[in-house]
Amino acid sequence: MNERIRSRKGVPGIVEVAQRAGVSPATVSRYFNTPHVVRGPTRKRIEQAAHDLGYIRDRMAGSMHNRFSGTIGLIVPTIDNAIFAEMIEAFSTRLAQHDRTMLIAAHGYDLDRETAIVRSLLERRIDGVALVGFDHADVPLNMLAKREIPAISIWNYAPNSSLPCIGADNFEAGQLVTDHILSLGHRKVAFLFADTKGNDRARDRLDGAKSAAKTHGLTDEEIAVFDCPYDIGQAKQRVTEILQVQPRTALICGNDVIGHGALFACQALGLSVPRDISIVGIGDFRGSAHMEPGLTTVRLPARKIGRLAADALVQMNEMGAASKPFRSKVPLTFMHRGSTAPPQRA
Amino acid sequence: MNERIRSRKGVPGIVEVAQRAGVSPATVSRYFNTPHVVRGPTRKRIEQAAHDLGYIRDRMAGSMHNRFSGTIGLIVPTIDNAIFAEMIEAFSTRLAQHDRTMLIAAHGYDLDRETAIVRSLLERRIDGVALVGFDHADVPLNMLAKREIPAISIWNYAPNSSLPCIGADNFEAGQLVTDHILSLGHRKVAFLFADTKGNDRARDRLDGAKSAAKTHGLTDEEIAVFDCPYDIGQAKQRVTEILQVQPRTALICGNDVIGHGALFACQALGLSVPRDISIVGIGDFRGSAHMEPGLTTVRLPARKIGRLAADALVQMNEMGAASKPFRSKVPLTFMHRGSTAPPQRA
DNA sequence: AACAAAAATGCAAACGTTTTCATTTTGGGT
DNA sequence: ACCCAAAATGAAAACGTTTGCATTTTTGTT
Repeated sequence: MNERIRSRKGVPGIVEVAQRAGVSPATVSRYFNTPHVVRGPTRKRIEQAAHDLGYIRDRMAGSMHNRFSGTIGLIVPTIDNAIFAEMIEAFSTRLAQHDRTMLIAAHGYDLDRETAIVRSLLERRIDGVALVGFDHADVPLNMLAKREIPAISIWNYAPNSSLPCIGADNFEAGQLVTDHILSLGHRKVAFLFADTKGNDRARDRLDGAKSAAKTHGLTDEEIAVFDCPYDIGQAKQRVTEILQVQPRTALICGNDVIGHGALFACQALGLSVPRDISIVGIGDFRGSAHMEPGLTTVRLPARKIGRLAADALVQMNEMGAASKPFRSKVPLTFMHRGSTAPPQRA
Repeated sequence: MNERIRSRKGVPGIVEVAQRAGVSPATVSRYFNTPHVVRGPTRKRIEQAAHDLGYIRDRMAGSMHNRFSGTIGLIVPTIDNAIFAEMIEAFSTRLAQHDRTMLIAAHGYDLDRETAIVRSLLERRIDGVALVGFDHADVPLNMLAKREIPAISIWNYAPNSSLPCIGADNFEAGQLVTDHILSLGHRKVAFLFADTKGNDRARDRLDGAKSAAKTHGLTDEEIAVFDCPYDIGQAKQRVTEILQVQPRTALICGNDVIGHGALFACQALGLSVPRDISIVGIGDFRGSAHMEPGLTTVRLPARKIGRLAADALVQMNEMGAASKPFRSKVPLTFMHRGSTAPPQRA
């Protein structure tokens, strides 16, 4: 026997408030949605009644009508990641300022899970959704399009993206760090990048790095690219192996997590950074600035991306069909810190 | 254009599915909620129709009836924090396995914001909520209680908590690390803890540390406690100042973030860890194991807490009033790594 | 084959709001 | 005081689903 005695006993609804305030439910509804249309004295009475009763509106009931739930989705590869976490926090905080809440889910770099998540969010009637990166299956995109739910791609910038996007130019980030290292005179360089399959961030960065390397005249043989896990401990292990096979004077890391692992690996091997070996990362994760030595890297304005994404989705809601597609490129900042220096004269 | 479908924007509803399958909407509803009560052939037809139409159910409309939204809230001080992020990810993933989604919000250690968040989540009709720690205002707790929304406290364990709780014994964590340091023979110790106001985790840990120090016979003067920001960079700065005023042989840090900052500060000052100075943290954040040297700390099973919390809230939903209060203590593990050693003989 | 019990399905009334349209009230110009 | 437009409010019909109850179909037993 299911307990169906769940009827809102003692929990006041809009009609109880209306009754107590001596107005109609419609007016109470207006008080909450468009306060300026109810007269001062009436407003006061409703306010009082709602307060006395401890009324909390049911936005779900409301959203059956106006098609807006006040909830916006965010789908990330993983929450448990320093740099995404910063973006998520900023996104969420900004949404709260817009009187929206965030529904978030992680797919673990699995496109099928992403599809399932989109469906699940749609069942909850999200008003919009931000997806990380450009690699997505068609199915979820179609589901969103069919329902005209605003969707944007964040983290990456591309001038020809199909979805509106807010993000950084990862190609440029790869170029920036590579150019820095090669300009210092390094030639024995290892490129350490996360698996580029299903991860367009890593792919673009690597492409940028290769491009810069070519510009500096490195031969294909000299461009030594290694797959590297996205995890400090595993990266440390991997870097240790790589350096034992063949020494290098510089490590170009696809992101700061790998950079941290690389730095610790070098320290464990007794190498002095940057005297014996230089290291660069990409991202400027929390902590990168304060390590010893500080990690030279490219700052990705994660919080800014989060804020902009929240603003954009809210605005797309408010403008409806009138909103125009857009592509925003957030600026990258090169952060020169202690982990890089010219190679020692042999 | 779309005359046949009389629903908003050509998006099919349950009645369109019913029509196409040649059954009543009620049956379609049952197909989704209690599939076993619809006959095989009928089930097939509905499945087909739903698939053809690309139907996605509207759980909000449904939740007006059965009082369950399938959404569960999580309120944290901040998302952007290595150890919370792990817990959040586990919580969210586990909820997804239960066919629920997570609504998350951060209050930034501000109880008023927490109150506002609880209200906002209640407006979205969450089925339950997990709050971090025991320090909460009465108002939000009452709002939850009045509506009989399951609420649990996570992260901390206390044998006499008012809310059901799932967490670790922070007092014990403080004891553990302090006992370790003092057992090694250190006497010139600094205790570095986050602001204990509105943060019962930090408070309990500090109390545990003090208790252990007393047991080891440290005088009140020897128990040098310093407030320390919860941020690697600021902690590094603070530790640098503290050590310049008076040298120490060991630093007991209220959490790993402070521990990281302390380690980097020591390295910047040219101190060798653990030869010149020992450092312990609490938490075992991602990365702590792989730094050079590895940070001795106490592992807090963040993911486990997240999983257990998700399970508990779902179960409280399913059992309704029949669910009994509980208090779960998750085990702490002391992780002895490279950052601690006996003090050098003077 | 007949019948009752059980299972499946349909009908229509909710659920708690919002919104359209109609009605009342207000305020300012004579 | 009167009138009219404008502003405020009310009445009732949605919104898309679930569910209690009624009805039909199936199943099992003789």
